[in-house]
Amino acid sequence: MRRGKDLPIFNRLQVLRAERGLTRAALAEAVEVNPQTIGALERGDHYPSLDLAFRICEVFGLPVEAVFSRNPFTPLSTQVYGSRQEGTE
Amino acid sequence: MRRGKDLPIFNRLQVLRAERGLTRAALAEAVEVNPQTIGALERGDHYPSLDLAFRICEVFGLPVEAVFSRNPFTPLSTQVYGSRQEGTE
DNA sequence: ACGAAGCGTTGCAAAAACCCAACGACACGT
DNA sequence: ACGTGTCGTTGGGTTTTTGCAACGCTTCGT
Repeated sequence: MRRGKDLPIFNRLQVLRAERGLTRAALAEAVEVNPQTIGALERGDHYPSLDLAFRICEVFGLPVEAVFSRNPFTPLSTQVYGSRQEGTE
Repeated sequence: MRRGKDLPIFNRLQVLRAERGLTRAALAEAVEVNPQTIGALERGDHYPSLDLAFRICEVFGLPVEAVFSRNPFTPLSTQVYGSRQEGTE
């Protein structure tokens, strides 16, 4: 978390894991790290290495930008179905 | 370079820098690291943090996968103009 | 010939990421 | 009530990335 304190990095790990019914331990095993490391990433304790980020993205079959991003993620749900407020109809 | 020794990560830093006429020091300043760090990345001494990778990609205006990849990059030149051998015409 | 600029590389110190063991909290099934 | 599983978190250690200073090499301009 070096100079990224002015520009943090967000991630969708928790959501993606929930979507696929993956437990922390399961994801940890899939990317060959400890479950605590997954926990630390989810709660933002620190950032992953590029190596680990790639392994994680490979598990989910997603590009890096879909899992990690500089600006906070909008919920996938509203992104797919739209927000109730947007039309104000 | 932890577990990535079986699956290394390649990067196009040198080429991208040359394309835009950026010196090591210039790129280093743009992403706020030391020039030696750029050198270490280019020669594969170690991998960048995700934070640094993002800053680099921002400078080039490219997605992460365009700068860092798990399989070696084909030269941009042949990728754009094609290889002489392919037709064998 | 000289200096400046860029590259390539080394060695050591600091910071960040990661490992590992352990504990408590909560939900669930029996 | 008890065990199991998942989560959340902590503390102390190892590994990797980064910072920093320094040196040698080449090219270019003067």
